[in-house]
Amino acid sequence: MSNTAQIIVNIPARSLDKPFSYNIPINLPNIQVGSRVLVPFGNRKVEGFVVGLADENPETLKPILDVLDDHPWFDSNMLATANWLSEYYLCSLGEAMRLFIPGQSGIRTQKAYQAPAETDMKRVEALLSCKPEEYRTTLTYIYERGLATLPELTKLTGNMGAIIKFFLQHKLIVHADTVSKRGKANSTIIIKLAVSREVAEQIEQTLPKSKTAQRRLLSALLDTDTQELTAAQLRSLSITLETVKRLAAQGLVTTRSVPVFRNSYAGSHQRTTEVTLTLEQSHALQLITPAIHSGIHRSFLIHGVTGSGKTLVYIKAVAEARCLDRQAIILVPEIALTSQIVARFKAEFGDDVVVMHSKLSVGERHDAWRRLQTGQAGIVIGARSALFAPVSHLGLIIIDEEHEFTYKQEETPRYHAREVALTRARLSGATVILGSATPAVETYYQALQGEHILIPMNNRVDNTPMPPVTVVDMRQELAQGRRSVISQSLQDMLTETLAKKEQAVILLNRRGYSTFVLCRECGHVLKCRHCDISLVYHAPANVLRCHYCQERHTIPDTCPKCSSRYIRYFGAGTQKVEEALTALFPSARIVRMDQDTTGGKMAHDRILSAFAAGTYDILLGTQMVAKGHDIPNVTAVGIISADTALNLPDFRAAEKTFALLTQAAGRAGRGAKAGQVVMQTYNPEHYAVTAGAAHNYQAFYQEEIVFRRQLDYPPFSNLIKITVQAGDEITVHRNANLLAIELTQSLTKTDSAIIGPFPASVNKIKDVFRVNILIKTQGLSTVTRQLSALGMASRRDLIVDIDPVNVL
DNA sequence: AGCACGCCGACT
DNA sequence: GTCGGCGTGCTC
Repeated sequence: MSNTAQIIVNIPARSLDKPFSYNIPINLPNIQVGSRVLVPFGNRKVEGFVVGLADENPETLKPILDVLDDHPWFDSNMLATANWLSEYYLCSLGEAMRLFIPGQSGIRTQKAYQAPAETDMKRVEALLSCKPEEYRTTLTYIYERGLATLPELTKLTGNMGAIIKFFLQHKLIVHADTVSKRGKANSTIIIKLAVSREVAEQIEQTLPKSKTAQRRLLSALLDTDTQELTAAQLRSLSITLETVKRLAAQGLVTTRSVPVFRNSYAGSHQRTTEVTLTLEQSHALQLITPAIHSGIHRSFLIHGVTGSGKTLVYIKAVAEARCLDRQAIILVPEIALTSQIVARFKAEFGDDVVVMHSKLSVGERHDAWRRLQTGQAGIVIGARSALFAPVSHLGLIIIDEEHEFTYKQEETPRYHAREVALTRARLSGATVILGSATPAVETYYQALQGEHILIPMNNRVDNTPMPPVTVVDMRQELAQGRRSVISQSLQDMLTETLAKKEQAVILLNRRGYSTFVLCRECGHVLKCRHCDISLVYHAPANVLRCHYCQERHTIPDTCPKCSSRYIRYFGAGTQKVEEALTALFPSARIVRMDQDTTGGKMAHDRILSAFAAGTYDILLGTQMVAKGHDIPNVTAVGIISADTALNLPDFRAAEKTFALLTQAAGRAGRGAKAGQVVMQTYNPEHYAVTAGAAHNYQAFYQEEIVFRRQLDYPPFSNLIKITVQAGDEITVHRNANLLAIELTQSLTKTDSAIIGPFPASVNKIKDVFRVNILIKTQGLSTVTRQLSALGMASRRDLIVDIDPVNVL
């Protein structure tokens, strides 16, 4: 038997990123690796995670105070995943483990104080004699109560800081934090009728009309065979425990608490309505099903066009996993924009599904986690955080729209859900399904390399064709003297659509409204000679600058390609487009949707449902109008400037553009009526635009992969972004330069290139200046280990981002 | 992260 | 002469 435990304390500080040893007292049974415990730490009490057991000399160690859960919270797969995550993404083990628990901590502590073991009253008097009266009142209060919490004391005499400090210093009191466990609801309640049916019926009749909830509860109880109702049934009847209490007070019902049983799903059957699978769907399942049954980790990439029926494949795969009594995690990019898929899973699997919103309260999160942990539910759908659900028999992870950038967490730990999913699944022998109409270039490359099994789904379920796309060359428009942001073709399409009483969606990628410089005559965009990346206009200095290599260029008067003088900073904001539309179609009902008009998620939903209900004719907005919804009456999609994202100084610009165009085009003609799409662009011959217009992923990929290979961008390398932060501009640049030198020296043997330092695109946030350094490497694990050894992970003025999604 | 200990300026 | 600033260092 081991007598000591290695424990990671749950305190978010890099300097605590090492295990501490504690004595396991004999009265605390069942402390295992993975247990959450309460330990004394300094003069505080904190939550700790047991990561190892050993035999040491327990004499010198403090003892574990308590165990927080009945069973260890972390199983070996979760622990291994956390370990991997902390090494790969260079965060502390504690930070990685914290991802797996609901909320920040499993305990709530309150500062409290008590008398020390021995008190010398003479000394106390001497010390108090020269102090104000509050000192005496406070100390008396603590001594009389035996223990007093800080809020109590504050109420007594106001701000306590100085007094407490004085007492502590002179050892008149000692720390004695009080601790309460969170979410210890490991049982559920059963309500039973306490009187005979006849009596109950009679009472139900005679209850006053006003007590509707009580009547409903009684009649629901009478409707059952056993005269019992569960808490879940109560919830579905929307009867609160308050009502139950009232009836219980009258002696009509009794309640009892029963422990929650594991695997309540086992044996019950999913209600899959018999649907005929398409050939592609059943082919996909023929590949996936054996993998799920084998219990050997495999990963699949379903490359399926919009409307090819990926969701049904997901549902069938989840059903397979559930039949084997293994759990499934389904990740969606943003729960608010994907309510359709959630609804389908709910309809299919009912209470076996747990939905994780980002806005769940800590308590609700706890409940959701607990339902999974106890086996009351076996399916979790949610954003990336659902990946850390405490399920012990993981069988399947699905990542829908795997190319979405929301899968990357933009604060520490900066993990990518796809990578973590693959790792957790590998460690658990689970299957992974990645799904997308426009897979990330990296993912598709991996699939072609055989790392994932590629499953193409090229046909729509209903065999409707993809909408035809008209590409409008805005240079031609200008040549013909048309200066409006709305091209002739777009205007014609809208006229036609409005005449037919159908609806249109207009997408404007707002992020492009500034910065880059473009020739309106030939479409040429000024680029850096060394980086093949668009130059960015910097207003204060009035220069063009490359964000990758820092080179400065003066602004030419004429286009270097065609010598035209129509060289401009390009941009058309949403408002400008709205004005133009109103001028062209005065009677059309137009609604604008962007970050400015949607205050919160509700506004977003409200606008969309109003539009779906036909309250508006034209929906104009940023990227969010391109996602998720499926409105049959939308037959026209217009894209104002298909190429704005192309000109961002980002090596993923083409990929982002292509995905957005494909997604937007997919909005048209989802119902019985045929759709059409107009894409306006200054780069009609760019492969991201032509491939997007042709709905042709292959064409895009073939071009893009060549570019990536030439410049050694991912998937042919890994990137690491290090952001240097400082309060003033001089320091930040000095530190960044020093760091760059240090990196150059220490990474010479690792096949890495160092790019920068260059100012971050947002170079000052909340008065902190930011400068980036990029490392492009072929030996990621060696480099991360070195960075770790150099102490980069614990420096507070640095942010280390492995595989950054945003390199600017 | 907290909270101690510890070494230098403005006040009774 | 003290109170109190927040700079380093430690927490099993």
